[in-house]
Amino acid sequence: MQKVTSHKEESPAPTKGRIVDAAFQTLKEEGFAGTSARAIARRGGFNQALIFYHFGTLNDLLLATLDKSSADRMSRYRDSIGKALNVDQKIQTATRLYREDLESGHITVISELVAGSLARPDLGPEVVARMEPWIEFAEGVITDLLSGSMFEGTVKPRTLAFAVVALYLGVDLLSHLDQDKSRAEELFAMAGTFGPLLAPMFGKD
Amino acid sequence: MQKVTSHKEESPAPTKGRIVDAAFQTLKEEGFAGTSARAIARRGGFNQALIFYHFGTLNDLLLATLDKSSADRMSRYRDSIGKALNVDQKIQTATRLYREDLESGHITVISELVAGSLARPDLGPEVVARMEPWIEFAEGVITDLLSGSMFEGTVKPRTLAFAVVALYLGVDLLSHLDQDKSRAEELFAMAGTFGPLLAPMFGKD
Amino acid sequence: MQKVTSHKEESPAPTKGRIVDAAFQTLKEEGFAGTSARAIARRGGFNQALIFYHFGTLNDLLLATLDKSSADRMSRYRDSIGKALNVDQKIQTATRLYREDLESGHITVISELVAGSLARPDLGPEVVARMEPWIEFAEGVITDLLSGSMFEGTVKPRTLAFAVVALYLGVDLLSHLDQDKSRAEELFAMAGTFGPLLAPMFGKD
Amino acid sequence: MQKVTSHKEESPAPTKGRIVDAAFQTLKEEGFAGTSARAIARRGGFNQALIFYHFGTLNDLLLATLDKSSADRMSRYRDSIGKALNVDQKIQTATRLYREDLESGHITVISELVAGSLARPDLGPEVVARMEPWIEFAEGVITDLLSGSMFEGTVKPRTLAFAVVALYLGVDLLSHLDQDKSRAEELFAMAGTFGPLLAPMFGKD
DNA sequence: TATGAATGAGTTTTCATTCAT
DNA sequence: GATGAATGAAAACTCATTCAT
Repeated sequence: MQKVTSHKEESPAPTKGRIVDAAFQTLKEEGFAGTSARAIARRGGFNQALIFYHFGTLNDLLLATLDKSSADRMSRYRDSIGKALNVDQKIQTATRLYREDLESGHITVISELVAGSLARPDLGPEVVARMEPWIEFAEGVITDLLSGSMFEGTVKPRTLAFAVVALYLGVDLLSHLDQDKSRAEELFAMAGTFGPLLAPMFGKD
Repeated sequence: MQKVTSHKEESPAPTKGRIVDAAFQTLKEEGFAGTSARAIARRGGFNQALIFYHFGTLNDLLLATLDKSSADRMSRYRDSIGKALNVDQKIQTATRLYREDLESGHITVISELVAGSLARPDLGPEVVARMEPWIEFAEGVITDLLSGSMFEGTVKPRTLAFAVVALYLGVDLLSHLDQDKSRAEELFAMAGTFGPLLAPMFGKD
Repeated sequence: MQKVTSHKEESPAPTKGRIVDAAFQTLKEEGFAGTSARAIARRGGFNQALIFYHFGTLNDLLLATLDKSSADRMSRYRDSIGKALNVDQKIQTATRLYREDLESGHITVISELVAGSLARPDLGPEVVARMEPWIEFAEGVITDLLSGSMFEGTVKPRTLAFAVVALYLGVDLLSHLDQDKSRAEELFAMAGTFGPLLAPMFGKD
Repeated sequence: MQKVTSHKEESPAPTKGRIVDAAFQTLKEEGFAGTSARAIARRGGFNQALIFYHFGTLNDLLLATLDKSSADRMSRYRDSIGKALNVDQKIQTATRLYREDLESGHITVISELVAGSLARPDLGPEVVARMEPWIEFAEGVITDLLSGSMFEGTVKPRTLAFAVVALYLGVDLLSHLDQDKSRAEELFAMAGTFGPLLAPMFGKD
């Protein structure tokens, strides 16, 4: 029988997780530049040094945070997009997921990390490596969508996938920068009106 | 006879220019995080304090650098895109300009600044304001392209312009991050194959 | 048997104390303007950053130093003045205490801080707040002295207390400035000759 | 016949005077710490370097400012106090002069300089030397007042003069620090009530 | 006389990280 | 596992002063 863990006594807090959570919240609310060891520790209510004890390096904690966020989102995306059958539905789903991410902070965090690591020769390559699964995921969706359509052959799914991820990122960046979500919303709305138009070209449904 | 060229115009603020150049080079080669007052001064071979004498604030120097880079590129873009008559040609021109920018470092610098200022509440709004002209420029090109086409009415030029700039930025970011230009190249190549396909839809030429 | 003294009380914040002591010595020997974080750290033989670790701000360290000095002196003053029964004795006691303070540096430090914070909008109000207890203390002594005397009613103790503290401060300042204690000494000596003269007017003794 | 000097053409501004005025205003309005070469130059609308051209050192300008302020006040004090015939009138006059000084900023400036130079080994002795005339002036007034009174012999005029100047300074400092003039006012008011009481002891009038 | 440009040394403060306990 | 203390390096920025013109 599974024990009902009482927080204070039996499991003295799954600390690594608590630290990652604190890092996530700090990235979300204070931005990359505001995410110092001290700031994370303050938010999480633990000692600075714990970060280094558990993760060795602040960079490593940030990457672990990105990993967790990415894994969480990825499973959600896989589930939802799998159920969308045609271009139209996929656009609708993407819009919905984007809104969810904005709400939960996942998109904020990923933007902060991608942008922030631009400057850091030690972080950059690691962060970009963690973008790869997303490009692959998009590639899968696109390949699926294109198979049998008039575009098969003309369009390289991998390249288009790269563009889609880049577009997501760019939109995040700009929306974030001027704290105006409306332009992103309009973009999705416009894409929505294209869905029905494009659907026949893909010959699905 | 008195010389016509006044002192002011002959040597257009020699030092301010030198400082901006040093900042540009530092952003290009050491990234946003590496662009400290010290680093700029070291690269330019002048005293740190000179930056503050001339620009008051490091932020102001960075913005001046962005302004100059942006102005340079904008005039180049206006000239070239104006001469491209149809979608196909415009895509070709965009590709060429993108390659030029990559070479000269303009794109690196703008990416660094956009990404870097995400974290800086004092820099962010200023940087985003400096992106606006680019969105407007793209809007103009798109409006022009769409007028009379089958898409007029369906597509809001401003929204698409926003997407185009976001895509540019996202592509820059990712290319920069993993120091691999090939994916961007492929993207332009793919767009190039679309050009002739799309041209008839726009009914120009 | 378990030791009674807890860890906390046995060594009363060893480092914080060391830092305050170093600040005190620096104020005493290098003056307000010479009391930079670097100077304090050099004198105390510890790292600059330690100041900020423990006190957050240089101002806060200076105020802590003033607090400690003030508390030390105040208890000494309360004890001694309480034992002096009439005007004459109180003047004698004040003279002795003044000499002690001059020796120990307390007066130097308080002068430096009061004078130095004139210029600092962030320090000034805090320092003045710390002068208030001294005015109140003087007020108490004066009220006591005046009760039943011919001056009761004519003299407002609080106002005279303000004058006494101001005089102390002014004397400190001037003595400090030209590094000549003799004038202050003469002042006390003169006050000493007044003591017996005044005593009857107060009807004590 | 005296030429009516037109500012711009004939006398290109009595610059030393303008600089001293600017320094005075800066001391008055921004305090000692805010009185940097830059601040003075900004306020006066001239170039920083002019200060060093004319005065060699910022310290020297500050001392010149103190000299001018002191000379101005001294002549006013000599005139007015000379006309006051007895203790009572002298106290009244002192009160009036103190109010004038507070208004004009002379007292602010002298306080700032005395307090500020505490910390500066290069300024301190010079400033204190400039206080000497005031002590001498007070000494003269007191000697005059005491001659023939019951206190002659008991009180050393020089010592009392020192105390009076110190008191003035201390009152300024404290009033300045907590931006509350009322306590100084009360002190003068109290002194005023003493005037008539003391007058007979001095046997003048 | 006057000035714009330039500089070296200084300031407070923050950072990631280490270490002894 | 966990923590409080400590540190060296770096950050942006200011200062009085000098100098060539």
